[in-house]
Amino acid sequence: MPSTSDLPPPPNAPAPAPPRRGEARAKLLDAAVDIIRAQGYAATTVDDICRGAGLTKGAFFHHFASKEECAVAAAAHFAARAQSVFETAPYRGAVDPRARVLGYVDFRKAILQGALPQFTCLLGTMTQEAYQTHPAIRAACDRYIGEHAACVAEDIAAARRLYAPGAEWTPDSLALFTQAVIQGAFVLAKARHGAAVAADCLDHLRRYLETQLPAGAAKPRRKAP
Amino acid sequence: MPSTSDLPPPPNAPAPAPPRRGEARAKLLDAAVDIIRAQGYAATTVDDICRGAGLTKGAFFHHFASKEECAVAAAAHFAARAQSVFETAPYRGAVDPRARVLGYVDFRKAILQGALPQFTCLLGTMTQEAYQTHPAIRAACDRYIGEHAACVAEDIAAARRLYAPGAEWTPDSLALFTQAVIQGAFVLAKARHGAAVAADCLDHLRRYLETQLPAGAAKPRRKAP
DNA sequence: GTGTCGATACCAACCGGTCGGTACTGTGTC
DNA sequence: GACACAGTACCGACCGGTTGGTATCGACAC
Repeated sequence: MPSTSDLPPPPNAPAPAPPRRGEARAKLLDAAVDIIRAQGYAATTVDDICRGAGLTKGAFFHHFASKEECAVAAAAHFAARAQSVFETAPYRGAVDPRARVLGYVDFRKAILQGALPQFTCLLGTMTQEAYQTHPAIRAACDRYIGEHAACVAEDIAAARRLYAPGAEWTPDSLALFTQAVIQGAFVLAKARHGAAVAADCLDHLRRYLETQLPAGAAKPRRKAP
Repeated sequence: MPSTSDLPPPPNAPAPAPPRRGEARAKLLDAAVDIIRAQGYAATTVDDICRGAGLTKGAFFHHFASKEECAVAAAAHFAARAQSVFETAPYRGAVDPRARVLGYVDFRKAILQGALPQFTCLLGTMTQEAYQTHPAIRAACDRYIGEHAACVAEDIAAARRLYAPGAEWTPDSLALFTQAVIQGAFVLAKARHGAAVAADCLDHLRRYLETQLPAGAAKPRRKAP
């Protein structure tokens, strides 16, 4: 997949793109996230990432000691970007924790847009192929998946207190389940080359969460459709 | 670790000590399944597979035109082995389709034994890294995941007729959801380096299936009131 | 100058795939 | 049953291109 920055600059370009000075690392990380999501970690070469970032190997190995270190940094970069997306998502404004939990699923469904590599998860992708051979990558993916799950678990815990105080499950366990569904939905979407199956999975996940946090069990009341 | 003799040997095999002459292909496929599940497709070299099978590159390229063709054959090999496992599993004997659906989840939970590469899914692993770069592998994984889901969907359809005739979901959609949970559970298990989280996910899946196929709702069979 | 940052040139190891060759097996022929 | 012959199964050295990583140097900022 040729990137758009392959094109040579126009002959009359006065300043060949003033490369701002501290930008290279971020560009490399952005490129790494995109390309690894599309091709996987092992199949992605350092040159691929450099080409995607419009830089050279000199820059790459100036910022990262190795390809593996770049992958770990890319996991952190991806997680940070994701966190800011979810932190500012509209569903976060709901007062009712149950609404936030269901809103999370709706939001995840809403962002199943564009091409597959644009909405699938770098962490799940790298985990699958590096979990045994690259411990540092595995640990990074585990950590950031866990941190995201912990955010979901907070809302679930609050909702549980209000709507299902006697539930059999723990908030952490249910939060991890939501992540499993999401990761699995991505796998199926990749296999089928389409996001529709992932949306269906999120519908099932929402239905499960609705039954486990029954709306009638607390003060808010909800009508059946 | 290298399960060279997984196949049940014939009871009265003449068993000449030297490796029998038509065995190489099966050994290569067994090795490919094992190693790709542990390392991923791209990180697995042809030499790795040959070493795992105790053979040489000459043998490999005698049986497969390319590494990719071997991966496609390995997917088929893996799917065939899995199919025979599930076909003969005890839960298949249940008369009640609901019991078969729940028994399927219990069985999947029961086989979360041993090291991670031994129970995770080759199809999901290869899909994640090859879905864009190796169309033939993607298609094979899609096909075999779909065929397995279709088997699950049969039981779900029968259970739905009896226990949830008015359910919102289709059997196919719910069957795919079970596969998503399983694939996602594998991803989390790999990230955490342990199968416990996968078992938790299967508990949630079972709970969802129980609520969607309510046991008390069994309609009188055959005769309508 | 000194340190940061990136480019260019280069290397040794490795990888998928090729190729000429060998060993074994089955078959038709006498 | 000996033999020639053909086809299949397998071996392992080898090749060209690629890969992660290194060495060196120039350009700019302070």
